[in-house]
Amino acid sequence: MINPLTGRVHTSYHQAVTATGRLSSTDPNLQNIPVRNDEGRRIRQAFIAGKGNRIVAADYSQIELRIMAHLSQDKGLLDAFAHGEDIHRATASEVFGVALDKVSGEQRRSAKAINFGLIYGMSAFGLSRQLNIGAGEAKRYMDLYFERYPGVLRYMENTRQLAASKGYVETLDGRRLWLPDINSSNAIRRKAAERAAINAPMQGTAADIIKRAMIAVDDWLQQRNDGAIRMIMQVHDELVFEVQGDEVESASEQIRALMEGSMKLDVPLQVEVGVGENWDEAH
DNA sequence: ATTCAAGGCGCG
DNA sequence: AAAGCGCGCCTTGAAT
Repeated sequence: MINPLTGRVHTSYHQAVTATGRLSSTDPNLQNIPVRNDEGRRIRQAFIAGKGNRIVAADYSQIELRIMAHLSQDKGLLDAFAHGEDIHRATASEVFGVALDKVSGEQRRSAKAINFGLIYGMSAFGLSRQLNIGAGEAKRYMDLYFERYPGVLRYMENTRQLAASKGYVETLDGRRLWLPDINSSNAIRRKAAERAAINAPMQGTAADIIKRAMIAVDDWLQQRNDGAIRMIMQVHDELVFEVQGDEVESASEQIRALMEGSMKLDVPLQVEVGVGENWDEAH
């Protein structure tokens, strides 16, 4: 798939494919390159910067949970992000009733599964399977969570209700996801539509935010007009750049500022920037 | 030779 | 009965 003119592999991004407003990537898909284990990371090491350049990877930290905090206005969640806490640790501390510095690895793992599950509209049954625990225990975790973060429970209920009455849900920038099954008499279809209704505002707003950032970055690079900094990939919550060696430091800070300032939420947006000879090292 | 669906698996 | 959102690519087996 190397282009003979450039000597490089070029993906195609599609702006009008996904239901939530994300981009998709094809021929090849560069949004599912392995990374979660050592063998995968060796593949990522094949994505290298040209001579004298570096790969700069900038990704949003916990962006969907931050959006959940903003949309739900849950006090505890807003506070945790305002104070820059490790969100999974903070959740574990609340749910399991232990001090922040007394959270065990197991407890943090469980809290992380709860946090991710919430974004996807997961049920207690799903959580029990994810964590390999009993149904009763999983239900207690969920109940405890919603007791500690009542704003999130309210938000979930509101979202279901709003989706049912209007037939769609919206992102912060107004992208609508229509949900024809939301009032289906078939409970399986209806539940699936409810999960999509809960997920779409968070996944979709994250897409709104990074698209705004990409436009801001592009404006900046157009003005520079020297080609020393190039935006070369997008992976949903991450932008990847190829940057001339002597520009890496200033570019990193400008990229961070543009991404973090892309949209003003009631929680700070946080961007982690890494630099390396290859895509793996840049993480 | 091409198309389609389903199952499996990679990523966020 | 199903049970966690959003994608794309590969293989398999069947149909065209």
